[in-house]
Amino acid sequence: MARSLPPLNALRAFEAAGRHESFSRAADELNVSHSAISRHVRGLEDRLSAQLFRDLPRGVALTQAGARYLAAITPAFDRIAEASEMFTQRPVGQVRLDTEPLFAMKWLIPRLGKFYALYPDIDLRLEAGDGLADIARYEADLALRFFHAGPKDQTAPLISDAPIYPFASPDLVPDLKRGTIDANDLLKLPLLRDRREDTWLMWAELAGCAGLVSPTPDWRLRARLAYEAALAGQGVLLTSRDITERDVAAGRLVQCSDIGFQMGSYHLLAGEGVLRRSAVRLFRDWLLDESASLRDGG
Amino acid sequence: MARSLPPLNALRAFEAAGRHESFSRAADELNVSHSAISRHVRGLEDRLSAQLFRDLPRGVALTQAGARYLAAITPAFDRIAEASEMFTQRPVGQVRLDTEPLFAMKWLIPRLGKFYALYPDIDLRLEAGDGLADIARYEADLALRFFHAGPKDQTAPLISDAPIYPFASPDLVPDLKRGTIDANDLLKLPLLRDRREDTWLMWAELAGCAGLVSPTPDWRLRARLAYEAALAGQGVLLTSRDITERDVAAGRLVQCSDIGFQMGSYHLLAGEGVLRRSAVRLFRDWLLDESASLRDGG
DNA sequence: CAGGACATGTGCATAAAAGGCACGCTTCGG
DNA sequence: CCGAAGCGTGCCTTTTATGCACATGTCCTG
Repeated sequence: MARSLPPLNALRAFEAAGRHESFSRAADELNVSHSAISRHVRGLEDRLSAQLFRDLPRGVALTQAGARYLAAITPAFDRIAEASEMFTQRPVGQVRLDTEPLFAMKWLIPRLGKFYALYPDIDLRLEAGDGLADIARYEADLALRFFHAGPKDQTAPLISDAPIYPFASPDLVPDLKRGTIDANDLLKLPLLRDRREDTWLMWAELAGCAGLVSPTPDWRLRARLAYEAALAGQGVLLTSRDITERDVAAGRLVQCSDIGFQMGSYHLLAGEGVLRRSAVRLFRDWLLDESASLRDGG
Repeated sequence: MARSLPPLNALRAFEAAGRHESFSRAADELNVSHSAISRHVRGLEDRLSAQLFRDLPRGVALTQAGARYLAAITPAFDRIAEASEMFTQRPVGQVRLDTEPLFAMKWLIPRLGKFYALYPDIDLRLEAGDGLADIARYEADLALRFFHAGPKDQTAPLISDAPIYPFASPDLVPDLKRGTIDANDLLKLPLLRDRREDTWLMWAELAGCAGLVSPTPDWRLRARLAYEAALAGQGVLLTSRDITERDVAAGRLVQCSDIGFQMGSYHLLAGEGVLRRSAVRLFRDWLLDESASLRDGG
């Protein structure tokens, strides 16, 4: 781009001086002395090689060029000021978010403290039961949902790619260092299943061990139960890193293999028109920022 | 107005950094070190109490808030840059100005040196003959004309109110100090007339000496001849200060009385559409600035 | 896997910009 | 004629801005 901008502080001085057609009043507005304004204006005039003010018997007046310039500069500063106000207001409002229990428990809730600290006056209501709210019926403002093939609403922003990897309690694989366990050995362990499809079959295929998946634990567990089972050392679970993040950090789980794949993604759905409410928009923005590392591999 | 603007230099740093999503490239663009950008951005974030960038494994990325802010700030800077370019170009072009000979000779021409110095590439063609050009016929771009009752074109800007006062050679009134001569005595001197109406009758009425105007010199002179006659000490001339300015300063004329009145004004006429040409606009602006003191009493 | 290029944060010292103050000048109003 | 309003300017101080060198962490390459 390589724009060439005049000295911006001088420009601000000029703008105030031009608006008032008075250096003294501009000085008052900017809380500086009139000499500061005088110098800035003179410096700007030198820099632009143009006369912006002319002397009156008493005071100053804009030249034609100065008036033209001012007419362009003032709206620019107005816009900057307006945009900057965005950060000064303390936003208030209610946001109703619906999400899946495991993701809420393991990823979202540990982060909500930061959100409350940032916007203490926003009343966030989190719904994380088993029955998902219907956004179209105004049961929630936003909904964080997992989709196997992308959301119908193409505008719903991606939150997480959620690639899944095998995780297990270190008790189950005591001698494991990350990535050292062979896929064939891994598949001999009890395999926990938390989702509707048999993700272990896909994993085995990816690992080059198709057909080896032992059919033994065919009881399927709902996600939270499967997760608890994995924590308790009862088997290996295929799930995403964002979910396990904290349990891995705390040593309660270890990732058993670098082989993983993406079987869907989390997206954020928004109800009709709710993004017009600044509280909702701020939460959405915050969530997108907070989850950014789940997307671009941070 | 009392706007509250963030530190503008920091804002410029943020804007460049945001545009590149890279502090280093922003530093290159602004010809500073990356640490300068880093500090500015951090300072701005502190000031706004908002996070504008987030860290990537390698580099930085805008947050949602940062992206929103950038989207507002960039056009503002663009506008400033665009407006500032107005001063950097060296304007080229032709301007044809038609004006009355006496005004051209006595007021305009002595000032044209400044205009040439400012815009050496503008080819100003001055027409100051007795036959006035017809702007509607594209005989000139601009015309500086005297109107007794204001121009028909209401948009033609006022150049000078041109109030007229009595002037004479110091030879004619050797003992005069400005304003000390009595109106009755003045009216006994030879009275030169340069305009179509008998302005001396109006002056005498204003001075409270109605009826005293000696009818003697009833030969009327054209403006330039009358002026020459006044310089030669052959009589008292009613004319405007802008015309006499330099002859007064040089001691060739003195103002004989503070009694004066306005009998018309100079306006600047512009041909159809010629103001779209920047050279014409610049000359017009320059003329308005240069003549400003003829209007607001500087 | 070692080494180097990239990209940013930070302490420290310095250069540059901004600002204040006091004084001078001119005009205007009483 | 004096004082206040407005602006310009020299001189000095304070605040900003910046550069440099180094540290950290990542990514790429051979």
